[in-house]
Amino acid sequence: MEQNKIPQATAKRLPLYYRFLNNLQMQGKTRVSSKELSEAVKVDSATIRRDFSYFGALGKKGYGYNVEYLLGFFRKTLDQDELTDVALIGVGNLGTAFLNYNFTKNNNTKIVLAFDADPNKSGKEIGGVPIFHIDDLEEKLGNVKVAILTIPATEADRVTERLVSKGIKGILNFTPARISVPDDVRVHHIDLAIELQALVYFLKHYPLDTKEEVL
Amino acid sequence: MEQNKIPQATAKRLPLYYRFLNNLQMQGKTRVSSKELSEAVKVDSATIRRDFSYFGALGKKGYGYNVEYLLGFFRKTLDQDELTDVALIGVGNLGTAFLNYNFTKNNNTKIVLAFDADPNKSGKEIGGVPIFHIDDLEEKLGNVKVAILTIPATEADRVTERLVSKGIKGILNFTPARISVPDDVRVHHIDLAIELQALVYFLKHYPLDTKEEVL
DNA sequence: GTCAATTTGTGAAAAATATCACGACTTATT
DNA sequence: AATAAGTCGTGATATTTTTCACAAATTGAC
Repeated sequence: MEQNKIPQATAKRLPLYYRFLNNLQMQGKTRVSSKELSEAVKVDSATIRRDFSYFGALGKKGYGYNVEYLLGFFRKTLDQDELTDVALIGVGNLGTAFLNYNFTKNNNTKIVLAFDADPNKSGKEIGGVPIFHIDDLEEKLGNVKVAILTIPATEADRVTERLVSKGIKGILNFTPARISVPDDVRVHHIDLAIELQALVYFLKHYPLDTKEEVL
Repeated sequence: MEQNKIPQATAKRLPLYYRFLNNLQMQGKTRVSSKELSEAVKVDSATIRRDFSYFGALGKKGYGYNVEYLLGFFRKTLDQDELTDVALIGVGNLGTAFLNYNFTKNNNTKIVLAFDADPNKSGKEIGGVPIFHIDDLEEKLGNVKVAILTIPATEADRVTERLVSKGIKGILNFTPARISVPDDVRVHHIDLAIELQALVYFLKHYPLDTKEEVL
């Protein structure tokens, strides 16, 4: 676990940087400054420099950063070379969106199997990912450590418990339920309804002419 | 407007509190303590009390909070009574998920129309929401001020520009593109691929036995 | 080679957020 | 009525994150 001194706020921005550096490279750019990158990813340039500095001196004064070098560095740091298997639980509209989305491109994660309670869906495939019945979760899950939860909120607790007891260590939870897990399991909540409400709240209650970007 | 002293971090939690208070009321509970609420929403109880305190003294020492009262208060604060119209741009899997999701229940937002570039989709309806062709955006958008962007990243800039020039003030952006907007337009990015990558990164690089919950 | 223009890396300061911890008050019990 | 248990509201503190601002290094032009 090498550098656990990296602030979480920084860690969350790393994949974003990585993706934009990839874009730059594909555009044939060889160098980039924190200022340019700042405009592209909408993060303050001082913040970008600070973020990078946690990994050492990656740039060159008066020059900026070498795209190729930086990209190579982040590839290692973000473990882009090893693919992490992911299970998708719940093949509704949202789940289907994930299956069709080609995560593996520019990404170190891959959805390798999916589950759904609808028997009509089991046995089929979407985006090359096989779908199994939720009853077969324990049997089929194998050694997958990360799950995306796109099921009805009412099922969240029960399914989470099964996932956890099968050894899942990370859950990306799209249900409105706030699930309970042991201390060694990490949950990220993405609550679409709340995001929308928060946006509306900010629109109505916060001054509309600052440059701040929230979230 | 009114209280712009409320910290943004607090503002983002308000819709969450609101939803759980609703749940409590439906369960017939009349009172709740910050401790109970803390367990339900997974936010530290001191943080909850602090959050509530920005609105004044809403609770009672030794008793907790009256669910009905608190709910009424937040209903006003979060403008739950006035419905905000929202436009959905891009009726793919993700967009369809939004259309089928009944936002209006427990919510102050409503998707009133959708757009897509696929002519086969225009004229149809999903979840009671009419779908128009993207070419008719300017004509049909009307006075809607908030948009959900679920289109391919390549289209993001062009569509954003059109939305902005038609008067949109808030955008919930699900594309990987970081869009540029004038200072008076608010954008929240929700980047699904990055969320997944960040989760994987945390799993690999951060101690796995703390109680912290990130997002 | 010199000089102006860039741009990093970072100490220091500021801002934002979260948490501790306790006095004050309420409720419930006996 | 007194006491114990529970709980808020908040001053103070701690932690995290962002931003400023500038010395040092590099580049590129002439």
